[in-house]
Amino acid sequence: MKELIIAALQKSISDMGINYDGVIEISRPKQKENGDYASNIAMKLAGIMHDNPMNIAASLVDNFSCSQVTNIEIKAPGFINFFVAKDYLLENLKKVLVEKENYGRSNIGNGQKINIEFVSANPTGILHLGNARGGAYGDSLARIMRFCGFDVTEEYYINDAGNQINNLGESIKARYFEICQQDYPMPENGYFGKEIIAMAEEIYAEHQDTYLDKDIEFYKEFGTQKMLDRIIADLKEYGINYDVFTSEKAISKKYDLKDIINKLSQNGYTYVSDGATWFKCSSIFDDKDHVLIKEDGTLTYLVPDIAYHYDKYNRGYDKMIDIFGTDHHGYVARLKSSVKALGNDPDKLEVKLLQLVRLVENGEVVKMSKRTGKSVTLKELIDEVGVNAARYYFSRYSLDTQMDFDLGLAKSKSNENPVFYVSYAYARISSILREKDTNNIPEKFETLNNVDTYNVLEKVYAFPEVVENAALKELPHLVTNYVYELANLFHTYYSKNRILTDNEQETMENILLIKGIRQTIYNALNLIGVIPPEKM
RNA sequence: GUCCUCGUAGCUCAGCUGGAUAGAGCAUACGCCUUCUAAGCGUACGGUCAAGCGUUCGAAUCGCUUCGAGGACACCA
Repeated sequence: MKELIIAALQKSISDMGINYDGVIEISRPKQKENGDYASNIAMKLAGIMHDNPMNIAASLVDNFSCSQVTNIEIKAPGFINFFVAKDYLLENLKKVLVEKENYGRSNIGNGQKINIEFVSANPTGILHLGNARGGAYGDSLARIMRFCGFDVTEEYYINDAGNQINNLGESIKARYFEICQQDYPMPENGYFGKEIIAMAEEIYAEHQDTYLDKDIEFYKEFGTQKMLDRIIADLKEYGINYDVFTSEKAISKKYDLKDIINKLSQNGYTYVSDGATWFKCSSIFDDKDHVLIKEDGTLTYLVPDIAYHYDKYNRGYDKMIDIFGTDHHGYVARLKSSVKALGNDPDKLEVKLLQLVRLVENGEVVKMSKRTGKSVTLKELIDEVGVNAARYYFSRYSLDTQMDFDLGLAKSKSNENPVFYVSYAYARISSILREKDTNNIPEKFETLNNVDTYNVLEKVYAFPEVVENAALKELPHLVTNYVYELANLFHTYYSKNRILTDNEQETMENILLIKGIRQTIYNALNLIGVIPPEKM
């Protein structure tokens, strides 16, 4: 419909002999009285033509012709408002009923290969609220982009080497020794979470104190594997299934990290100072240089990460999206610099920063920390409020809002989560369809003609565009907001209109209407990882 | 101190490639169940879009400044 009007406008512009190569914008006015569609083109042309927008609008309308448009109005300061026949809404309803779970699917992505890396929490603790937010965002974005024809890979990077894994091993060992009533010091940066104790207990339960002579590698290996299993299980329960797990160890095996540094050197991006080898990233995107090889000869964490991204580039993605917490924001410039320094296109790498979730308890901010074990875990969240409520909650807001999360409030208010409002619409429809159902789509709908029906059908019609927008702007919360509005229009429609009536024809058409609405709700919720219930 | 992100109703947030009268939910007050699910519908109340200046026919949206919140500035990861 939009395209038709744009094309017609285009034609009337060129018929008037105007040379305009800008974009013709058509919007949906907020106020109903301003028509179904509106254009600001006359005001845009005013600058070029040195004429009053109202005059230009009048000429455009004189030259305008489009059979679907039933009425046109010009309003100050120069808007052209179009009123269109509602048939397209009914045609679209048929489309929904035919395409079913594919309604809204498109191919705007055209098979472009996209890699989305998210969560990627170190296997030194279980997932917490921040991961719940990043996970909801990353997975929803992946679903939405896939729905739009992108070829998406969801990836998790496992930091299974380095200092933090040492600390993990040492922490487990210390706890195990403690259980065996032996002395072993907790490392300075040790992990104090419950799960660490649980792992030590697990070793004890199976081997009692016969493992006291195991070296640290055993604890590291054991801890990493156990923790990773839990992380993956939690994510799976949360509705996230990764396509690829890449481990730091594997990257270090695949590439000789010294070779990566050599490559940087060959391109002139390293130098030695104070006995250390530095990355000259300040000459690219960063504001200061960073160490690659420490004075003692060991590598910094930066090197495997550079190798990891080098590897991603080698895999040939058109675009790579990394999702980090804002606490890693300083890291972005380094990473992008390394991409460029290795001869790759840094524009293909996009880093999304999510504001961290602050945990609030009784009105006070609680510092979450993996080290101290003070946090709310993803698992606890799911157990308390359920996957649907959790996914919906974190899919509601854009990444850059600073969120406070009060678990006490979340528990007590779980019924206030809008996911129930949307689910309720779905369940209501399902309930009616259990009474009566039909699959016979008529050639033409005859009885669907009241204003509530048109309002909700307009929302249904908007779905593909919303999805497209969400995919291109990489904003899943647009879909969440959309489905809420759709449910709202359905509830309004429902409260004023009876669906099962004495009139057979009317009843059948009503059923097809609510079926189309239900399908659209389902498709939208599916994109944010929510599965609506048949009954509530 | 330098650099990022944010500041919209009492609270939580939408709206931001500039468009017409800035929107929801919660909270507050008041209506609506003899009929398909009241986890619902409706009405009212609630705003100097942090402040100021600028660009523009037109600014919550773009630019600059100030204030406020959060974060980053390691030979830790």
